[in-house]
Amino acid sequence: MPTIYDIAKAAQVSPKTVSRVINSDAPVRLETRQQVEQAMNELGYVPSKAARSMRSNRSGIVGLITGAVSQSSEISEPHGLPDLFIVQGIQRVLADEEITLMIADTGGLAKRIPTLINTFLQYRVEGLIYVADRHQRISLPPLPQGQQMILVNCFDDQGTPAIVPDDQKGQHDLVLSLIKEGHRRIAYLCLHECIATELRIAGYRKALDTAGLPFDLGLVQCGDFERCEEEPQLQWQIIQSWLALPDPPTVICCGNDEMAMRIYGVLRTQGMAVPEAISIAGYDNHRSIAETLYPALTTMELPYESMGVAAAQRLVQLIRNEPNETPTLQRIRGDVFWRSSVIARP
Amino acid sequence: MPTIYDIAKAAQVSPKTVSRVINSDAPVRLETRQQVEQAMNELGYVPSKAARSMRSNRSGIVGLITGAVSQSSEISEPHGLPDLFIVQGIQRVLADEEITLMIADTGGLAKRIPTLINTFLQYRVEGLIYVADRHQRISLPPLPQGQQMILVNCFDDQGTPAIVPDDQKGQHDLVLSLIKEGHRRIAYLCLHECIATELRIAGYRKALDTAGLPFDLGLVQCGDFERCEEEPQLQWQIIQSWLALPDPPTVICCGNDEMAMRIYGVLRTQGMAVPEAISIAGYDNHRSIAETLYPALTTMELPYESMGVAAAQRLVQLIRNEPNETPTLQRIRGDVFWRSSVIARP
DNA sequence: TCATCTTATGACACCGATGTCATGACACCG
DNA sequence: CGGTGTCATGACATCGGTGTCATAAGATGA
Repeated sequence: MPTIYDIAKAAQVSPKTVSRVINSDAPVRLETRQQVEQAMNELGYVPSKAARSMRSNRSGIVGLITGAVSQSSEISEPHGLPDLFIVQGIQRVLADEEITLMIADTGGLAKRIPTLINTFLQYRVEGLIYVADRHQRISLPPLPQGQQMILVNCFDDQGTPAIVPDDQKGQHDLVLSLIKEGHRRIAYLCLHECIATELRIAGYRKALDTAGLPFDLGLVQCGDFERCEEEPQLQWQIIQSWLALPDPPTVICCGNDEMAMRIYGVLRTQGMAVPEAISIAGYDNHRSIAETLYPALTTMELPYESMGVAAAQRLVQLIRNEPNETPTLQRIRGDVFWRSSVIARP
Repeated sequence: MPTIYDIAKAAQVSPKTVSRVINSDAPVRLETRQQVEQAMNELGYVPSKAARSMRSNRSGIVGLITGAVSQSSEISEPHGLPDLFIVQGIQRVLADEEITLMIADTGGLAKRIPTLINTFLQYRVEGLIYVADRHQRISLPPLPQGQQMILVNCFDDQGTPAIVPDDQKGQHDLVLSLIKEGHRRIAYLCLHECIATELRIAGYRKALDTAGLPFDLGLVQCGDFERCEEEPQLQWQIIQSWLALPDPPTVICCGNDEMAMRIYGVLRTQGMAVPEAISIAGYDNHRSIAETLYPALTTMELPYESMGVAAAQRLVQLIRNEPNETPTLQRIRGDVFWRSSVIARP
């Protein structure tokens, strides 16, 4: 692979002049420039980032650590919406800034994180992004002084800038939409206990409050049985108990779209039509489920792509040392996706 | 960030000795080594890959180009199993080889490919991997002499090493399993015309041949209506026409798991139970669908992770200049995942 | 007309590692 | 005791660019 010295020789100029043509950081005579450009084309010159970054102290690389990429075989725990969309959003922003993204994967093992960070530091990344597979509190090893980092889908106690989904507002908005469509009795079949569940129940409650509807503790149940054999039966028991109430729910909010999908199966096995007999709403807007289900699923978006965009923008700000007044914990809102699994009630 | 010179000064040795401690490529007196190691720990030394790769001409980086990462919002075309698993497989192998993976994304725009390749060349990647989002023939711009590349989920006419799924064998094995379970009339609701469909129909046919069953052209229909409004009705029409036959099918193979999922909905809407009234099989083993559907879906695995592993292993061989006798086009086989959507027939 | 400024270019050192070669201190052997 | 080999270490050049400074040619102004 040719170097600027080869180009310089071919164009009969000094290496520094070639450098000036490449960077256009100083005036070069038109004729000289053309000679150099011709030489570069003929020899197929490609500048070396390694050499460049060594001198200029700017690698143009941002490192991303995620456990998302390999959850499949090693870790049996099924995952919701591929956090991949977060990476997409990040990628899009960074590409515009001419920053290259290096992605490393914990393979589900937290103990690999220090090694991965070290690898990134060897490349002198200008920033680090840690993406968690679900909304959680985390704790990462300390970084060298001055090393920028952003957390996505998680947060820590050290005040590291973090981007998380606004779960409370999300469930709140979804429930409020249901209420606007005439639903008064809204059941919530939530996920196991976790930060998202806590926030969403709070949002569910607040929406009822706002609308002046009573909160009925019985209508909130955990419907997540970790895919054990009896899950469908257990879920059906819960639903049956609701239907047996004097004032049964007209819609069931599910903890996520996967659960909604399973509830479709359970209800149909029992001869109940969605949405005619009962409406169903999900959470996540996991498109390959929500759009493919029949009927298509009404759901609240988990704004992964926007979170990625926000994270990358914030990191770029930090790298450029631009002032920003964003709070440490930045909550990102999603939209309700209204599809045919919910019908209006008079 | 400290350099070997800082370490050398602190440990009162020469920079070269520090280098020797880091690389352990020459004997160093125990006492000296300890001094150096202590200095490295105290100062928090992290070697610079840029400097190292410049001198040694080995970047330790492999570049990966994919259109997979951002198909969501810009491109409306729905996609099957996230090709992400290919990336996982690659990542796993490369991590073991201490190679760092750089991932770039076309965002669905092929015209971005030359720019992305150029960026990778600037980092002097030791190899390139191109991952397509579906099995297809492609054509990429020429690379500099000696630049290694592997194609995954696609192939070209220039004899570039390529890793593809063995679609023919896959459908063949799936159909043969169904036959073993007593099914004699097997319908195939395939995807739109494409390489995978062609190969799979061939595999379907061959399996019938092997079992001595007749091939009935009427039992093969395209069930892919690009998610238009009337898709469910159109699919139901096809199924109805099959059921009206004097010898109706006992199982329907679907072009992929998403289609199977929609067929579940269609059948149930029409009051037909899966698998009691009719069995259903998918393709892809798109786990978040196949395992979550109720009943769980029998399907043929699209061996994306294995393909990734194979691709990375082959690339490492090429980089190391190891001899290999693999054919240019390497077909990877998947397994049948037997779940409850298919029942045995007497 | 000469001092001053601008334009276009080159010489040289440097970024942070490693490869090559040289050197001094011993140990070993005949 | 002198020649040879191994061990431990350092001096120096080098990878491919860029930053700093110098310099020559031509333009400008008093």
